[in-house]
Amino acid sequence: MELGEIVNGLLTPRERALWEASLARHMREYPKGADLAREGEKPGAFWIIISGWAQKYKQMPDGRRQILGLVLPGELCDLDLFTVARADHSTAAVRRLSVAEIGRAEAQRLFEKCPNLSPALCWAAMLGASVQREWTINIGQRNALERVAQLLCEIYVRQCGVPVAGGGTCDFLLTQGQMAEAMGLTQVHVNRIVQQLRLRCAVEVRNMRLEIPDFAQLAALASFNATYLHLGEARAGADRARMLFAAERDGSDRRSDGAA
Amino acid sequence: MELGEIVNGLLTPRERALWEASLARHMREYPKGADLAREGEKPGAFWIIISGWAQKYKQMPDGRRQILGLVLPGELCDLDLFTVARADHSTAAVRRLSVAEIGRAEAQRLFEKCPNLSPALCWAAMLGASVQREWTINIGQRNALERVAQLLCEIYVRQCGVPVAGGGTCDFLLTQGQMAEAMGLTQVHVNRIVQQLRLRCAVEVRNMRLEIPDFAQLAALASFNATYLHLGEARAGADRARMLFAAERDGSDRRSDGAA
DNA sequence: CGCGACGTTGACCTACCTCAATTGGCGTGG
DNA sequence: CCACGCCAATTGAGGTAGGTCAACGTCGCG
Repeated sequence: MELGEIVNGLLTPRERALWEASLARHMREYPKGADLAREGEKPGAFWIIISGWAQKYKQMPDGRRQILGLVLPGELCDLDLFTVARADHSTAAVRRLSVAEIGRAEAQRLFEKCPNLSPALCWAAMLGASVQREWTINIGQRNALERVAQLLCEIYVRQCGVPVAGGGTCDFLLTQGQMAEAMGLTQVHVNRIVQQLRLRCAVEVRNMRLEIPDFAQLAALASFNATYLHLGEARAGADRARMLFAAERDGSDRRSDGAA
Repeated sequence: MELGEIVNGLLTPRERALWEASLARHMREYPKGADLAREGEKPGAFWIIISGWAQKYKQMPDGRRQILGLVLPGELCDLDLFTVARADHSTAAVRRLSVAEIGRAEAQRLFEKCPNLSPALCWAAMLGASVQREWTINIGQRNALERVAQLLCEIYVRQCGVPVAGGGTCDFLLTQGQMAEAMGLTQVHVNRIVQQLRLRCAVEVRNMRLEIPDFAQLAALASFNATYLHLGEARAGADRARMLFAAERDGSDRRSDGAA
């Protein structure tokens, strides 16, 4: 997430060129609803979202489905699947989606050539975990009105930042049914809440666009606090993450790969 | 998480000695309810739980509180707080808690001396994120009975693994009130559910112990699927995480630390 | 112009919440 | 050894947020 900022700020010009060339070489399109990765399968890639939204989700045996998180353009998706034997969740296209798909071999090459890339991606993964935690409290503690308001705030801020005053508009690619799956509500109830928000805050969610005339008012309704998005911390955060990569490199103490 | 397995399996004997000496030098106790880290503050350490349980939680301005996750003995807590400027959640002792508290300076030293440590801790962080996702679907989609059953299954499996047949007993340090905060329910309702589980599965939660005579039955009630715990994958997962640390070390392309 | 996807509405229902009182276990001090 | 106080578990009565079911409206697109 915030990968644009990270790439521009953290990679050297040479790394950045390698990175962007790699993305360009691995573009891929998915139609609405198509799975990028499926729970239980062996994961073989991570993705950078170019346009459209992706959704991480889990499904129960009886069909109940929970959207765990959304991945917006410019963000990183599912780096964690790289470390596990079998994916613990699925990832799908919310609508038509265009991504750069970085497989294992390509990832290996990039990490070798771009020493500043790993900390940047680590930061993105940490950020994803933080958002996941906020979703947990959102679903666990907020009522339906607060939940929907919170979702709208988050989506807006992740795309446009916190407005200094007033509000604005941004993309919003979810149907009310998908919003329901994301917030643990029903489609019918989300519909009623959206109508309430229209009346109370003049918020409009229509035609794949979200319009928030008064952001502060909506944020108050949701008790929205943007701290968990760690806005503007990407460069510093990735720099701090670099501590993990500070190992002495004499090689004497290094276990060989692939040991099990 | 599963740090015992990781430490034994992944670190060289020399690293392991350094690691364990470091833990021993940084032991610390917290009384019941005490905060290890507080939301909004600058985090300065991570922890290895020695005995007792820790809880990660978030609180809303009006006092509603959600437990985001539990950290059990032998597990890693809050490595992610190392990368952010200000903590996005709090961490507290569930009951009397004894931990090793590794501050920034000590962490830096360890990472430098133990090249195999970072991938291991990365794996632990990934695992934490996976558990967080399961909690999200748990709260979002399961009803109260399934939720409580799922929690009991998870706690049991994280301590004892999946029983081949029958069941067993393990520690369980939460009060019903804390269980409620963890699952987005009320204490009263948790109490009623626990009673149902006693009747239907002969499950007992009492005196800080959990007793599950028939694990399969309880797991069925919850649609519990242990995949998300990635049992037994610790060594292989950490080995895969090592890919992130594969950068060429000629130094020419390395950004200096602390740039902002 | 007809189909499919999404949004909207109404009537009714129930899982879970709220409030409030009571019980039981346990540690502590007298 | 008992009495008190605290904390957790338990119980009951009544309320409500949100679910369920089913129909209808609307818009875009082939």
